[in-house]
Amino acid sequence: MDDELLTIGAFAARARLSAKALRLYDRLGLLPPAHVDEVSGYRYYRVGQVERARLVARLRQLDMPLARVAEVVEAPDGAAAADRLTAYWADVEARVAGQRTLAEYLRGRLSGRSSEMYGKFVVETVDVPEQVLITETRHVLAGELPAWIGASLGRLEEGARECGGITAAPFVVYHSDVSEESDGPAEACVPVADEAAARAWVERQGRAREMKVRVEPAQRLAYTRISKAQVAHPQILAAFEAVEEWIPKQGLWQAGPCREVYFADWDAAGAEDPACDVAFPVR
Amino acid sequence: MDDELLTIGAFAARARLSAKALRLYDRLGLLPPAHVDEVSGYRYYRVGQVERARLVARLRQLDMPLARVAEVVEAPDGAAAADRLTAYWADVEARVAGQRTLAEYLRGRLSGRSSEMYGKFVVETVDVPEQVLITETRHVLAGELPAWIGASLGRLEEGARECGGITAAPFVVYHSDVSEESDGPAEACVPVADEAAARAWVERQGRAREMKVRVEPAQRLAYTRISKAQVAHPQILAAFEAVEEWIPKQGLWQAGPCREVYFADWDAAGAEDPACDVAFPVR
DNA sequence: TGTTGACCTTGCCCCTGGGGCAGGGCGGAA
DNA sequence: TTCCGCCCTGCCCCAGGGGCAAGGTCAACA
Repeated sequence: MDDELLTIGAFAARARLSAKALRLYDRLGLLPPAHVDEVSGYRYYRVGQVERARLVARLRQLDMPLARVAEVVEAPDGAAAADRLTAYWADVEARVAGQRTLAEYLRGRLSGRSSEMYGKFVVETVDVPEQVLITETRHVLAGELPAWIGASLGRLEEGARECGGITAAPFVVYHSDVSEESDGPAEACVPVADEAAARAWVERQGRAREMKVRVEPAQRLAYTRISKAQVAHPQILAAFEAVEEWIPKQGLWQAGPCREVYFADWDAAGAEDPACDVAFPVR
Repeated sequence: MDDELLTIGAFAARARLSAKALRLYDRLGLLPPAHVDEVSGYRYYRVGQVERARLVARLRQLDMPLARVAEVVEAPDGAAAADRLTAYWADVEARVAGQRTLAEYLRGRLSGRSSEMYGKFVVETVDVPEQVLITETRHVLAGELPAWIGASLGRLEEGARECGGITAAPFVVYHSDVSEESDGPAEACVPVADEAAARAWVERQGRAREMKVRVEPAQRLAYTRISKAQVAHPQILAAFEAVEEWIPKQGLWQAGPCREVYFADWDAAGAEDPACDVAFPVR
């Protein structure tokens, strides 16, 4: 009898959920009781609702947020539900893969084996003159970072043609850490020749929150050059660390947020070709 | 100059943490500032503290709880810190491995391919007479479950010798779901002959919170028999589902929480030998 | 010597996914 | 009828911060 009614406690035992969780799911509309007594407020569930409740419980075991659980259990059919589950799990695997790489890197570094593991980085300095930049800033997660960098620099490089052309290598500034969840703001920058034209172009884009024109003062950068293959975790982390360790040894100090300068034609570069400078402003 | 002092904002930028996070870590004693102005309350950090802060940030990227972060950063040396990180990451991988299995199972079930994937289960009923049980109840996570079952049943079976001996197969009752985080209480049970002796024995154990004597009334069980190899995810989940689907088709209903009955000598059994009944009380 | 603006402080409420408890209402059995 | 076991709502708690408000500080510029 699928229409037999169960109290919340009986239903909770059958679904292997807590009564508290069931009340929450009711409030969120995820698993409303079949009947609610208007006088007492008692919730009554149909036996047939156990299946859905069990599915919710299983999905929660995967740490799936309730919003995504709702997407799965409200999918039009099993295939759509399976697709959404698959998509969620792919997200999880991607996140864990990134964390796994970071954990391995950190383990090596804590054990004091960093320099042997990732080779030596040659750090040098270069003086950069004042630059007019058109920039695009966004909060972006590590997973989307490569795609965003490509798209954003593409947009800016196209726009640069109307701003007197590109005068130096494009770069990306990391104003905070970009990790799997805490998305530090990243800023894609393209140096251009004509500041007035740049301001006009940015104005025309109508995305004042994201796009800006900025004048970067002349500064000295400490950098190390890495290959296209090294622009990936954890090798690039080692490059950042190498520069950061080098700076105080030279009696310098960091004067700004780190950046990656893409001086090469990315698509044309081979895996072992130099493609990127990992740099810090110093003084 | 490692003893140069930075304000919280400058330090936050260097460490790539938020000022808010730094205040929290200060309050928790995880990353106290080198100096706090007694008048203004301003926090000042030494440049040399950046390294520790960066490590904290990296560990947080692994979703490591701050308590475990503290264990790592306060380890006596790098090797100990690396060990703690390794232990944490092993926990994560174990949890994710279990979730991965569950996700695959659910994906198959949502796609409607459950029965083909895991074969058929033959479900039958059996009438069980009233039993006196000595039991041990604990909240236990899925990862520790096999070890706990072995240890607990071992303790109870030994105790059963002083309670008139074991009168039927030991079993484990799941009063709620046992998953990676939400540890439903599980109850290991051994049927014994002598109730009075059992009460005395349990008394002597002095663990009244965990150990109890309970009389299980006569009842009918619906069960399916599985091999030792099937006592693992996701096969055992399919077995539970098979019994749960079978029950209403017979006009019966579940009358209690599910259980696993271990009727065989676990160590002596081969992987394909029948080893366990997956059972539900029914009426 | 101000003033201004950037920066810092604490404190409060917000999020998720519930756990735990208090105080009070229901419901069935003795 | 009374009792015990459920059930209700509402409130505070957890991690790990984000965001904002009100107000105190500090350094640079006029």
